Amino acid sequence: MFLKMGGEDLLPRLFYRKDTKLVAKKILGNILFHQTNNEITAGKIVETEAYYGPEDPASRAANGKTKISKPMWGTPGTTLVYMVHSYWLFNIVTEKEGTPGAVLIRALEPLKGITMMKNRRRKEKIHELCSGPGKLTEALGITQQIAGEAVTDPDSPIIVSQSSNDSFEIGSTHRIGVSQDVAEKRRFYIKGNPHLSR
DNA sequence: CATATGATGGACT
DNA sequence: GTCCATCATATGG
Repeated sequence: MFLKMGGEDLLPRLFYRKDTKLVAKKILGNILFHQTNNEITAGKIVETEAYYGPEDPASRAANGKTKISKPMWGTPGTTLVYMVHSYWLFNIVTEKEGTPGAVLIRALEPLKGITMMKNRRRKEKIHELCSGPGKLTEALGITQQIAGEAVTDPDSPIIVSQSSNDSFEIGSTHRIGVSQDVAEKRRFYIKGNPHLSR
């Protein structure tokens, strides 16, 4: 059983059971919590990317179900974690079951457990803690160990808590680091936030 | 501030 | 052997 992580106002499964691009935008400003043993770290989601199925050439699902992509067809609101270039990348599955989709979390604004994040990252500057998809998993201690967990379950070690949102503008660009992107812009971020990826 | 380059581990052909 | 949904460091302005 895990400690209460605060907030406890989780986004419901239905929130994720929608068009991936919509989820990628609407999840901005909400809070990702991760707990390991008794350490809790958390940050506000400030940057995301939307990935679809075989029709999306940049998606891990572009070539159908593989070891990495198969969970994209699974239950919305569950986690998808895999390694690229020796860093873990953290995604949340979207769309109804049987339809592939996932949102990649690309950057967080550090909120809780900042000392722990500094230790894990071996960096002192706040803006170097969670300003990239591989950095934030290192800062929060996210590994494949939590793959498949539901961020909608209060007993899960990884949850997304609804924020009492201040208003902000959403920017969009092409996705970062992909070789074959589509015309549509599928990266979304909170305009002006100082913790975006670089 | 910007751009360039090498290291990195695993999945896949 | 090739290809990454990346990052840290180095160099130049």
